[in-house]
Amino acid sequence: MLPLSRPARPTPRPGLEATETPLQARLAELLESALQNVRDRGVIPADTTAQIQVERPREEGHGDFACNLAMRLAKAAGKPPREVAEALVAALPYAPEVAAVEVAGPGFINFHLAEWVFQAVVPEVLRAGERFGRGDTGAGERVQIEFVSANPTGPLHVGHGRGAAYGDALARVMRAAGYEVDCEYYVNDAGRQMAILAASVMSRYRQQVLGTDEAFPEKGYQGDYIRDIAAQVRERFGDELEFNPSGLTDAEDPETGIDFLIRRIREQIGDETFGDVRKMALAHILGEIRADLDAFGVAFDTWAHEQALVDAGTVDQALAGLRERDHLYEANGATWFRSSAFGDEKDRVVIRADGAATYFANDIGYHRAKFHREFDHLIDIWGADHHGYVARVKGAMQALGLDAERLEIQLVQFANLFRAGEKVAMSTRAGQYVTLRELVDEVGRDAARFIYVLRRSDQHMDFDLEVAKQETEDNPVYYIHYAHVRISSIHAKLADSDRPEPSAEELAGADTTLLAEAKEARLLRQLQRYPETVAMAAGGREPHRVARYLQELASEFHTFYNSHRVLIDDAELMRARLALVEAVRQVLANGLGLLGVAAPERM
RNA sequence: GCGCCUGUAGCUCAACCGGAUAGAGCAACGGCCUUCUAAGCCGUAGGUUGUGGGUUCAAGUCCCGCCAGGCGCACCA
Repeated sequence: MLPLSRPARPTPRPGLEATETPLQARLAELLESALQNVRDRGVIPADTTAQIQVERPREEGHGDFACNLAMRLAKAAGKPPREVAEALVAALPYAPEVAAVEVAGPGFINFHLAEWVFQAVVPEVLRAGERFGRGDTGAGERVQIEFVSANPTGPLHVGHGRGAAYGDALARVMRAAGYEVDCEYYVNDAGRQMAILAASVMSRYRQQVLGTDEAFPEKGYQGDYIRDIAAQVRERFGDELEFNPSGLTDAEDPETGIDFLIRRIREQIGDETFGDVRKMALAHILGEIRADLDAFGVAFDTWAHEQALVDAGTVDQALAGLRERDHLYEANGATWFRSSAFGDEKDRVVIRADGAATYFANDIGYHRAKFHREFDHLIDIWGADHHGYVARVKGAMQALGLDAERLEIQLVQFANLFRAGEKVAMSTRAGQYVTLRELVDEVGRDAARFIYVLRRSDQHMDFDLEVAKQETEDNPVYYIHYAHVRISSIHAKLADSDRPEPSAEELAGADTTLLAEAKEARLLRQLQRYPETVAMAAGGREPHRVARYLQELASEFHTFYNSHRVLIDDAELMRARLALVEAVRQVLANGLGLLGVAAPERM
């Protein structure tokens, strides 16, 4: 049996399939037809088949597209690859887009397309405007992306910045590719760490009230923001809240020491007041986090609170679901989830011997709830240190009878932070970190975001603060901005002259076949690749592709700009070039927008 | 010890999920401003893709071993 249609491309993971552009699909059709023809004529055996894959050659001289079909067929066909290639080329149907086809190297079939294919992109960009690059590969799939979700125990630091930049850019890129995206921040506001936070605040409070500098709990949060919150507590409650931390065994045992302190404080100021302090601390820190994210250009659609989920019984329901399906058991006084039956390396505790639900239990509840919301697909963006967590969360979903494939977890590797070549240790608890706010203030939002998103998220990254700050003037994003600025400058110059500025309609109608210079051809080709870049970035969850693309587009523009003038006497050619650079400006703006980076104001 | 991730130019990183001669930026060196911003362009130099095998027409990419680094192996969150 001969397959009538091309085999589908492999899809190792859902949502990550390679994208095929209309041009590639068109060429694949031609090749398919040639293959059929060659088989029918008995040039190669009738049952010979291979996957047709049309790709972009790395080398410019190898044409616009290339296909390795002949090499894949060679063995089964019993003929040398070049011979198969020649036969295929001879059998290719006519297509107006194709200017030339050649057999090259070991048996590649190289396609050179007609220039008009690329020249036509300019009016397309100008007509589509900010919509250029949007696609429908996402097919309206409803996706939730959960990211940052930093514990509300302190300000966001530069480590969170990477996740924020990645998640937000991914959301924008996926929206552009036709996904319906909802961004969520999961607030871990339940559990012991919030008590530690409140206790830290009360310790500062006591220091402030007494004016002493008595011992601060070793395990407490030591950042200056704790003092601010303490001052707020003092404002609200006055100096009346008394407690005596004496007996604190911090020095001997910091862990039990902090728990002892928490108990002490609760007993002495009362659970209700303690809860109020906790809430004040949470509200203050969350407010800061929101403000920092806002300054960073990152917005969330939804803020999910762990405590609210717990209160709503979400966790209990999830555990009941697991128990019903017999995936829980008791041992050593604790309740365990048999995650080892679902690919995890060992079973995990969900209810501790002291009766408290573990963080994992809450996460099961949270994820189960997410599965029952309106999304087709869930993406969690986690720090790489959580990789050991993937198997158990997915396992829990599977155990609940849910399709774990719907949950995709993207791990973002750590950004190692350096200051002048020396690694900076970071600890929220010890108050040693460089905040995201600091980074934004010193490097600038746009530069910071661009640097983050220029790297693949699953790659380790070294971020040297001094270099980033020093390079502010020399930053990759300025290179792109500069292209934008130069284009604006051309318009300004034109406006100053006695030549009339063409209307948008006139630009869109310009005769782009006049753009025949080699550097114009390269620039046109780069413009043409934008939509597929967006599609690939979305499908592969790789927004860095857009950043790289913009660098290349800017580079092609600068090269063009240095060789050819736009404002020239030849009115027709000038109009075509104005249309070209305007298209470049548009695509730069669109691409930067997908990364959450502002384009310079249009002049 | 076990598991996951990663080793690409001096540095920071790409390389379209197996293709043809591995590319950019920074740093170095040499050129280009009376003409739309030199925040730019052009050129030179820089590599046994950690290492040793394997798979095949073809390997930075897939498989195995080794070396090195990061992270994880809680009744923490």
